[in-house]
Amino acid sequence: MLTEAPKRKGDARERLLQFAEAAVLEKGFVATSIEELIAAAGITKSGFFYHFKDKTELARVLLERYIERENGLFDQLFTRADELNEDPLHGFLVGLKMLAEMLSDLPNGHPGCLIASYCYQDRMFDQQVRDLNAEAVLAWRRRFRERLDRIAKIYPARIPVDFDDLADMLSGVVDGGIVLSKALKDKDALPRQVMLYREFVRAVFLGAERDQKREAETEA
Amino acid sequence: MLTEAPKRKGDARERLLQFAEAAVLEKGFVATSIEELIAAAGITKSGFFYHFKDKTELARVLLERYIERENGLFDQLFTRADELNEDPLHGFLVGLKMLAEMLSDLPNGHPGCLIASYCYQDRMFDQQVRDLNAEAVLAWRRRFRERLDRIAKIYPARIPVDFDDLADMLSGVVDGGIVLSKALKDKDALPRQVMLYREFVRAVFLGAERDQKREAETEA
DNA sequence: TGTACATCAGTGAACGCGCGTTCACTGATGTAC
DNA sequence: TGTACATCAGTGAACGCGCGTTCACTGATGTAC
Repeated sequence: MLTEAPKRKGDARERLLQFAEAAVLEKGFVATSIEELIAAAGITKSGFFYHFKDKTELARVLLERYIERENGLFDQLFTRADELNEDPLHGFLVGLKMLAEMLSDLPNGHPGCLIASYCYQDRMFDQQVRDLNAEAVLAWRRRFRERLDRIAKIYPARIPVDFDDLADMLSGVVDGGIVLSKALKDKDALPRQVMLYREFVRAVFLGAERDQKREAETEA
Repeated sequence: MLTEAPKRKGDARERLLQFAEAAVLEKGFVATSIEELIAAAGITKSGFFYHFKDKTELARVLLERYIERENGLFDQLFTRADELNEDPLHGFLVGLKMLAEMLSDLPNGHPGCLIASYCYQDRMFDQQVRDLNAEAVLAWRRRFRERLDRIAKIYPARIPVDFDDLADMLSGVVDGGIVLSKALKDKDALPRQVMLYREFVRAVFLGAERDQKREAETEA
């Protein structure tokens, strides 16, 4: 056949990882077979075991790659948001809006979170992978907690909340929003949940009654 | 051996379902084998196929049972909360607190949500199961949306939120909280997220600044 | 009360397929001298 | 510049195990007459 896959040599490993990530998010890790990955990547089974010593290694590499990518994305997003805004609160609010917009513009349909996927199959993974998962969630907590502390120095919280919990809530709202999106087959459910979280953060620091002057600043 | 499993006859099907639910929440449906279920239930493989025509039927029955049980539990919980409270807002807030308490007192460790689990493996299920999943989420939305409408008649919302989204957010916060609990191995993460959601609902209808008189009523 | 039949809740043995893994091997490219 | 060797990115064939599923059969209990 001349219509064979292109087989750009050298990037087979990367193709394996790409197909694997998509498959894992749709079916779970256990249901994703090496067979289907090599078929999609255009190599043989032995080729797979050249790149990964076993399926466990695939699981670990997949998660490390995912966490790194996601962290980079969030760094970039909130750095950009802060550049547009001196104030840490307004930077956060702008960042959350940008996050919601990004999520609703995702090209390839419904997103998924590898961390949540692994959580719902965690008996299938070794301690190293589970630790990786926990550390990723804690890193998100630290990231947002630090920001909430900075915000609270300027805007004392008007609603009594624990900042670790409020920081975790963003991870939770995203993961929960993904489940809503998937279950309802409505890709907008996720960005709408992020915008609701944003309203909550706003209310915590600015209060519920909308102040027109502050409003104008924030919406800039 | 005399230390054999009790084999209370007649309830093998129920035992299969119980073991299956626990296993699915820990490993996912695909990774849960018929073999391990019958070993736990103390019957042979043919016995399994007497009760379920195939593994697909197990998936469906498991989900139907889960949804029904969970709906019953929520009906009961919020009915009780309303009996303690005339006001629909305060009934909701009390119900949410009771929910958080129930979740932190769960006897057998970390909970899980079968709907979320199925979402992260949805390519493995047929349309009927996926529809069941979507309908369950919509039922939760309707349930809480109706309550939010009743509340808003008495307490006009002070924060502009879409009530469908706010209703969905409870499902989302629970599912996201479960992921947090599982990833962090901290069973309190989930109830704390529910309490945060409760703060948000309170702020939406009562405002951010705490009114001491209202406070006294609510905390009753 | 006795007998025939039906239903319930399984048993036991066998099946074929797909899975993850191993092992010896290979052709192309890179590096040392 | 030529040759020897090493490394990279795989191939091909075989493996054994566990999985879901089928099929003919069975002993205990329930029901009709």
